[in-house]
Amino acid sequence: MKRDLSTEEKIKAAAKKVFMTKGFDGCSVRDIAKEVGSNVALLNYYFRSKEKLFELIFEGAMSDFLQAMIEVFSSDLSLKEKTSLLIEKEFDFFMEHPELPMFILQAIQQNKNEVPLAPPFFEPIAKTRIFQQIEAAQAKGEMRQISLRNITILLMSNVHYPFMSKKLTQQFHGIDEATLQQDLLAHKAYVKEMLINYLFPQNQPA
Amino acid sequence: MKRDLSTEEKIKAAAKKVFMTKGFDGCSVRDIAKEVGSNVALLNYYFRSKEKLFELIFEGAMSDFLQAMIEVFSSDLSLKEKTSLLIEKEFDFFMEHPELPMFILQAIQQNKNEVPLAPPFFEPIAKTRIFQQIEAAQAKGEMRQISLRNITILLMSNVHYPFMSKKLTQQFHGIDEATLQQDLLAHKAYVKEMLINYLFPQNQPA
DNA sequence: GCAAAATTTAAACAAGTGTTTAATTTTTTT
DNA sequence: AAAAAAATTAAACACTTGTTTAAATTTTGC
Repeated sequence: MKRDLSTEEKIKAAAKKVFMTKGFDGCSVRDIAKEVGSNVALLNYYFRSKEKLFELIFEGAMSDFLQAMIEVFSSDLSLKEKTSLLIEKEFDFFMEHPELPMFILQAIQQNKNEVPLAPPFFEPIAKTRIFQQIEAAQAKGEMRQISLRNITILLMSNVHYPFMSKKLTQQFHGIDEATLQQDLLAHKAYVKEMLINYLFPQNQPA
Repeated sequence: MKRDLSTEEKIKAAAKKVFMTKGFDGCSVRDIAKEVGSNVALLNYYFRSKEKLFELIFEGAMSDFLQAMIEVFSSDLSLKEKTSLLIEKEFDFFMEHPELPMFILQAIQQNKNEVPLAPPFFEPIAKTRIFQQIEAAQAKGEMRQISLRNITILLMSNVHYPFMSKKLTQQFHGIDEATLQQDLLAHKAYVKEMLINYLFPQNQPA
């Protein structure tokens, strides 16, 4: 019968920690077991294989990764407000989970099997009808005529990359974690201003 | 005595290819040997260890990674022109080597030893005196008052990320390589316009 | 052409990999 | 408290890992 859930959860937490920092290829199941403080066989007892365990962790991470988008896009706000709120929320979230963007992109890029993961993960976003809202705003001339895909690239670049490049930035400029933290907060403000100015130009020539 | 160089070069080429696509942890020395079409022992004969070989490949990649910056910053152009040219050059380069940004950032992030690689790699950039040029432009009011570090983050985000997120973008929007290629070209133009408008505002209130 | 040097190979090494088996301990049910 | 079920462990499995050794081959210098 079902017993204390905490062992299964402890393994998931340990796996998340280890996978996030070392990557799938960079760690062994014994690394995870050591983090749990238990035997290796226990991982397979609960999760069948290293691969299955990773998939589980990845799916959870992907869900976190997209959560802010779904929340903001589902809200009842103007596009300009949504843009601002999205940048705000994603930044605050990734400040707490800076390893997430690299983990997700790395996992997708190295995805051994060519199975696309689109439908299950991205449907919730499509359901918010954000794309329709953008098309409507562009038709009314309230928003610059840029393809949905290019808007996505612009947003994600400025929100994800700064966290993926933390170590590079630190070494490049020779700064410590606290200083970088301040730079990231400043970056958030700049990106908000820059993107909103660019996507929603005010003084259009008549 | 020294003989045909091509074996050593063949190994380097194979190692570059394999490391770039699978990462240090994601491949074995036998993968590389197979790519070369030779014995495993040959890798250690020429390069002592997998780690040494990787460091060599990494340094070459890092050099490529920074090359455009050094070229553009060394040129005799205005800051606005340099910004435009840098975006142009980096985009064209990464169009040909899209795996490079992910490889570099991944390697730095997972860097086992905590040895900072700053001086050898970043000195050439400092020597271009680009930072002094920026400070001068800001003093004259020609450029927005943003820290050097934040300018760097803004630029790199918009130039590196689109290539790091290629697979994610493709799966997110369900598009093929050719379509993404077009999006990247469009992105280049948007980024140039957006960043120059933002960094060099024209209609400053008096 | 011959000896020395450099290159390449096959094979082995110990250690580490993910997974499975069977036994042991703990918990649950009756 | 006894029996059944679940959880945990130690040990072994077959295989892969990076590296080394020693032998074989090829190239070089004379």
